[in-house]
Amino acid sequence: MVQGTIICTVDVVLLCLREQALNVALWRRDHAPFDGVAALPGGFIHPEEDSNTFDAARRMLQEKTGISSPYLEQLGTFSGAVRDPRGWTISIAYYALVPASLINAETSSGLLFERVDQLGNLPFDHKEIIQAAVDRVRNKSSYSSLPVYLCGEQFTLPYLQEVYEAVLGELINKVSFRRKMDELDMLEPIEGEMETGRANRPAQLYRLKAAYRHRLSVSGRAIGKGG
Amino acid sequence: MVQGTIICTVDVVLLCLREQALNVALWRRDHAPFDGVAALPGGFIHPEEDSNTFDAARRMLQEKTGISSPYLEQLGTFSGAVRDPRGWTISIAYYALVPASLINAETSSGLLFERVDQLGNLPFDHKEIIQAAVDRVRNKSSYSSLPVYLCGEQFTLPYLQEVYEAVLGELINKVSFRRKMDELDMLEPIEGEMETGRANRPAQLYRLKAAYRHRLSVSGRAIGKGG
DNA sequence: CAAATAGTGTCTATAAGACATTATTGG
DNA sequence: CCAATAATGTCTTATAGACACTATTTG
Repeated sequence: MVQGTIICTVDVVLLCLREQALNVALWRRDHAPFDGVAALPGGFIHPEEDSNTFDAARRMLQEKTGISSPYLEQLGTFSGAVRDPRGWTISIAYYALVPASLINAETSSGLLFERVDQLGNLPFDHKEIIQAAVDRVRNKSSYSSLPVYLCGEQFTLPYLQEVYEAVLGELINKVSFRRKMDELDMLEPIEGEMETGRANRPAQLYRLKAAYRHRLSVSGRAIGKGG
Repeated sequence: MVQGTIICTVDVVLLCLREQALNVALWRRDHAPFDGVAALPGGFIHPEEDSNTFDAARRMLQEKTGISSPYLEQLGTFSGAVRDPRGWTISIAYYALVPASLINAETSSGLLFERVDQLGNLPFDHKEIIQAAVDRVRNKSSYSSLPVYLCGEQFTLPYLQEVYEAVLGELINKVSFRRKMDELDMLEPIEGEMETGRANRPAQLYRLKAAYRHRLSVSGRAIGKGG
């Protein structure tokens, strides 16, 4: 049985928080089609080099952003005859979450950041892919610890709450939020480490417990609404 | 840029309920590799025929089971150098939910059904794919109307509750369940149609409201536990 | 009328949200 | 001491679950 030509690519939706808003990293394409146009970082799968598509996504991210071990998860596969002028293509999309602090001038050279709620036009079906990633992150954030991957290693609870609020797009009740974080049982206070310097009571710094560095903590109920 | 050979396939996890247990449809392979072995129905994408992988999955299901418009959703993509003896492959997996009543002798000729909690060994990574589908269905069922796609057009609330219980693997509180179904606001009683014949009060027959025939109704909170 | 199960009312337990209070800093 | 906000206590409200009762059928 012979198979017609199918082009297999991997695209990565790299999300981070900038000024309290979800941003996606775009990369200016350096070849046709859409040469010079900003689009999702991505490229062909290299069967000799990549042991699977997850590996390919990791390599893509490393090559184009310099970031080496972010939270990375498969989003879904986008396919068909019309999404790419080159023909029948498959793009296996992944999404990555990284702390903004991790994106320094060096690693981000050549990257553009755009707020996901203010996207211009993008080539291929990249807008749709980004929307799917944002929907996924919103949804997962509402019942898990996913947003901690947008924070650095250390963070205060008030800051983490701001991150949740930015991702979910709604205010959260402080008491409920802290109860939830307590239930999820994934954070530990860093003994004696406080965030000082402002004219108020200093905030305790927390970090992820070791067991959760590379996985999520999931809540049975939603992480709620209400200021 | 040249791409090494990647084989692109689609596999379908067809799930239905038999004797109160989730079953998966397997199909005896008629060519190498694993000729004659029971595996997930699937096959190559036909770029000339399929406009995208969803289309390919629909075709696969039609060809191998005769079923034409089930609930069908992309599950994820399984890939790599070692999952298939033919080489570096990609399988875009879909899962389908169908009422057992829809699988008659004619359509199911050549299909085998196995309980998903009593699976034998399967070729490729098909066991892993089925497990991912079951996990997805369990998870989605806990906060949506997904299990109605395992029922026929008409069903009683006690029967629907049994379906939820079979999928979730736990008993559900009757009052809470009925409250939830009421909230989801996706069912309508069929005027004057009751399920009779047993030595007890007859049960009202319901159907999906037209607006929900092809999409889910989603609850903010979980559909709960407790007998 | 007995057995069976559908369907509903209602009390209790649990979880979420509102609001207020105390704690601790810089200026 | 004042302003700011972290952290926590506590009351109210919303939702889920337990349990019991009524309704309607067959035999």
